[in-house]
Amino acid sequence: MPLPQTEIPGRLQKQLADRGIRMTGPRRAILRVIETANKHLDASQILRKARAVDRSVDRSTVYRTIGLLKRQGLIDELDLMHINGEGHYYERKLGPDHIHMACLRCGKISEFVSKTFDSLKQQLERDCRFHIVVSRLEVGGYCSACRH
Amino acid sequence: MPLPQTEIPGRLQKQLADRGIRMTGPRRAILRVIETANKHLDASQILRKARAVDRSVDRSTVYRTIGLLKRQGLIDELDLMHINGEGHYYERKLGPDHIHMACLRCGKISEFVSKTFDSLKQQLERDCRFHIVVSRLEVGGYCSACRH
DNA sequence: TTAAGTGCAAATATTTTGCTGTCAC
DNA sequence: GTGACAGCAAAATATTTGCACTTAA
Repeated sequence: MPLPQTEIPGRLQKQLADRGIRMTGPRRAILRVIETANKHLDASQILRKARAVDRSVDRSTVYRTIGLLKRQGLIDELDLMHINGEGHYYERKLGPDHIHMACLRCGKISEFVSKTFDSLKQQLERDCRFHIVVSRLEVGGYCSACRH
Repeated sequence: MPLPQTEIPGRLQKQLADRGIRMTGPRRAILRVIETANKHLDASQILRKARAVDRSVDRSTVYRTIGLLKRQGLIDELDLMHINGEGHYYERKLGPDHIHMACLRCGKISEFVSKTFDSLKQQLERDCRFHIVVSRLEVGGYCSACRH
């Protein structure tokens, strides 16, 4: 399990400011939602929560902000094995990279941190002379409670 | 690089027959396309190629057949880091699991087989008491020709 | 001031579904 | 014969874009 990260509120906002990126009301609302989320959210969920803060936030602004954060390398995009529909989920990039496990029966998502994962990426970079910018390892299967 | 797999033509069709799954003209065309593909194809590409064989094949049949093959564990679904749009790509499940690398500059997709990947999955199954059915490791970055 | 960001509406892309007729076994 | 599969059309879902107005720096 990844260690809970002690997060400074508004850090995401600061990271963008440090890069000279303009801050606006809708953007602030969306960043706050992503920052305080305790689970992986999709675009519609981010929209709904952001609207609870700033009523005027539009769906397209959510997508544009997600795009910005992806380009800046501040969030990761996940499929979670498409356990619910074809959309994507997002999470702050915090702490060590981790593996996402999706239970095909109960739908639970869990996370796993492993040094072997880091070694594997290093090995790939070396053996393939490939510079990794972003990586995603997802597995689908049966969790301890659901497996037979 | 994964070793090229010597493939018996019609093997996919046989695998379905062995499971008592009905064979039809459109299905045969789609299976053949997937089987003989030399690169990862998305649903639209599969449709176009299948239509070259059997003019009447419908897009929904392509999606239904992809769904069937996924449920049967005979193909893997890939995002290839969404280097082109939001769709999915498909490939025969053949030989050892491999990692997909997508170059963010030239778009080249390459593959990497590693024993470390297998160890990582074994470790996850043991440590998390999770039974893996399907896994997907994709990385985005810069290939040897494009990195600076 | 002005380049960047926004909401709104519409377009595009991707996948799924209902239905009715057909076909494999 | 019958349940599985097909094409077709339409719907559902997910994301992007053009445009005119607004705003942060």
